[in-house]
Amino acid sequence: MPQPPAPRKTPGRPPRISREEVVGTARRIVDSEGVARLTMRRLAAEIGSTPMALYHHVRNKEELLVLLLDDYAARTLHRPGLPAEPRERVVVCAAAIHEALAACPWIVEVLTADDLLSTSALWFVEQIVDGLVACGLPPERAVHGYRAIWYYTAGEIVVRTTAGRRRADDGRPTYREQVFDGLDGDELPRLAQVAGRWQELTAEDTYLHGLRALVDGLLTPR
Amino acid sequence: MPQPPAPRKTPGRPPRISREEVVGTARRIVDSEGVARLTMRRLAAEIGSTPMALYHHVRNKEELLVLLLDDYAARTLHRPGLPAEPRERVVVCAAAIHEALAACPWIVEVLTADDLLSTSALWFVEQIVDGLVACGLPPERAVHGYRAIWYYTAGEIVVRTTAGRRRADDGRPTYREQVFDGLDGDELPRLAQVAGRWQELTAEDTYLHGLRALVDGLLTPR
DNA sequence: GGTACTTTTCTTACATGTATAGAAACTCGC
DNA sequence: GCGAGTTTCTATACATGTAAGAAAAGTACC
Repeated sequence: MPQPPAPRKTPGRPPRISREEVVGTARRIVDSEGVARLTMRRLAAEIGSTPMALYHHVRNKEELLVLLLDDYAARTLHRPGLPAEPRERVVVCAAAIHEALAACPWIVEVLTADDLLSTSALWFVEQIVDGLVACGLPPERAVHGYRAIWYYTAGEIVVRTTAGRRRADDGRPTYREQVFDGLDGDELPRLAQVAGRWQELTAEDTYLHGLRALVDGLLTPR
Repeated sequence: MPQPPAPRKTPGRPPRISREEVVGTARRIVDSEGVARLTMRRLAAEIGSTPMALYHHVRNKEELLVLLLDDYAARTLHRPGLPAEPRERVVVCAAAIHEALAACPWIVEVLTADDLLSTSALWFVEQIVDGLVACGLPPERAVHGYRAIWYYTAGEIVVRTTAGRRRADDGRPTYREQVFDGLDGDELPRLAQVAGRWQELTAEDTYLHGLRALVDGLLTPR
């Protein structure tokens, strides 16, 4: 006995598209053509609807991106094996989040959003907080510690990817890059000393090193 | 003998507006009406020109904002008295940058830019790098340390202000805020434990605490 | 003065996110 | 079947950043 399209009970015009369809189609566009191609008009056309219809399933484009990020996290954020040492657990979980985010740089505009991502990321947050507690922090301090780790992680991603994007835009010197040229070696000796290697030095991936330092510092009683 | 407008030597149509005028007028608009009111059309009207004319003095709106930020930094970033202890010098300088940035939240869209801000901020960078070196780090590690501090600082500002803005937009629950509601206390006990106080805990200003932890961690030999 | 060249400015046009107003397609009580 | 109410969808319109190209206003050389 196949109930055809399942009898609806709710009043009002029945929806022709769903939030899932919106997000799923958006994901397909982003995956295949890049986030720049994801416009509300394009998305609506792909779905076979009109741009404004999307706004009944998504508050605005930013929320759509947040949903995309959550969707992405749910699919690619796999739980790592946890080391016994709680401090190392914290590091491993933060690094896992970082790695997943670094792999999809279009996230930047969303990353600024809030602290925790999708429900699938909550497990990682739990592990981090729990690891900090296991190392002796009271729960409140552990939450603060998690926040510090998140600030550091989000900041790293945001700064790095936008710096990279800027360089990609058009080859030539952004205003900021000229700042090292007329450097006064008397007043700023340290910077003058490393000026030539600045690009190279700041291009290195030191996320893990900084993360370890932060975690160590959070866990060392003052 | 007043040389009227100083004889020009360069060929081409003489400019009627200058980059300084563009930035200065933009600053006045932002100061008096907020960054949301700063549009290229509005700015052009204020200057008495056309929108596209601005693009000969500024690469695009983002660069204009970067220039605004630098202008702001040059005016409000005052050098603090430096403590003798080099580690404390690092903390004081980072905190000064953080304080200046936190005071003008419209910066967020620019903050993602790069690492160092205006030339007027270079002094702070110098002090931080020098402080780390004075504590025993080799110069390369000191630069990496500065970067870590910058990631943490920028991340804190970006995450906090956009989270705040989102709440201000419209009162009601963003998708993200509902994530704590259906929390599984068995699988995520720590989060369940603090769920009720999450808003309150993450609202606290713990920048300095995290900064100290990071600096301590950077300076502790492993 | 006239021609070539350069730099700045102006005009026009387009893609984008989204506000607003109303039409369309349902359920429910009668 | 019919009006009331509700939800979803559509049409239209606007503000914004900015690309493209033409026009303007100079200098340099003849």
